[in-house]
Amino acid sequence: MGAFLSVSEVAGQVDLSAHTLRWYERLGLVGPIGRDSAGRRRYAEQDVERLRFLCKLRDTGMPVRDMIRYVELINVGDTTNHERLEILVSHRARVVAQIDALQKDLKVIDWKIDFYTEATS
Amino acid sequence: MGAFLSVSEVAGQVDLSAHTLRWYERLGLVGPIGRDSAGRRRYAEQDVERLRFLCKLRDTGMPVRDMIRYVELINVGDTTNHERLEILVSHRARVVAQIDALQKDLKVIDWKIDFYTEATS
DNA sequence: CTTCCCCTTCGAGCGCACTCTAAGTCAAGC
DNA sequence: GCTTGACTTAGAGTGCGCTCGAAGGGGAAG
Repeated sequence: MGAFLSVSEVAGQVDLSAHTLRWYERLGLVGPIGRDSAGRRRYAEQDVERLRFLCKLRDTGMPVRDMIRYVELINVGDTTNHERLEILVSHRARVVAQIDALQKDLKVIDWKIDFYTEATS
Repeated sequence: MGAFLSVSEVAGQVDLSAHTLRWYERLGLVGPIGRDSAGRRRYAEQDVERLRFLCKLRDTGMPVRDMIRYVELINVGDTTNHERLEILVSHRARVVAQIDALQKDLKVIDWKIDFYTEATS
């Protein structure tokens, strides 16, 4: 029950392929990830937690370049907390706008569904 | 005050560029659009209405190939109302799931914002 | 010792949805 | 009549986020 996971084990836990996990590391989104004696990646729990949060940013539509910026700030250290907060707050606003737009669009789709339901019945 | 609009006038009314409007026509998503004596597109109000609804489908994440399928059914005629309804109902479910996922992700982002707000204060 | 499988790097390739280019047409304004 | 500018076409190009391929390494099971 080691605390370290291989790339495919991490892929099984977060919604990313092993290929994508390696690519994220190349981009600097995570890591540098520790290696075992054979050079294989050994993800620590904090790496997996980072990835889980990055997935939330990705799933809510944050571009990869903005995720990179966010992680760069983490790597600089605690002095960047304020800028990280700003990034998240402005991203939050975009997510709220996105939800709002989807709810409006859903109303139009529902209206169309009603139309076809009546036409079909 | 003609009822017909040029490609750039339509681009001003729906959220699509003139280039994209011509591309949508090539894909069969709209049209065939009428032409004036010089061969320029003249969009009728029903064309614009079709485009507005297609934008709702696109904005809610429907792939272009599915929009093409939907429009093909419209072109076949009234006998396809049931299948069109099915497409919209299953798409509706995807949109609801999408909103739900965004709301869950938003909670995590809010939690992180709270963390940074406390760390920064 | 051989087989098998997962791992490594790094660059190329892909699918999507546009987005733009080139070469040419047409009508209106000066 | 010439210029300007919006339009036409078909096809090539772009940006994003992966996704895959090739070539090779290492270790554990039989």
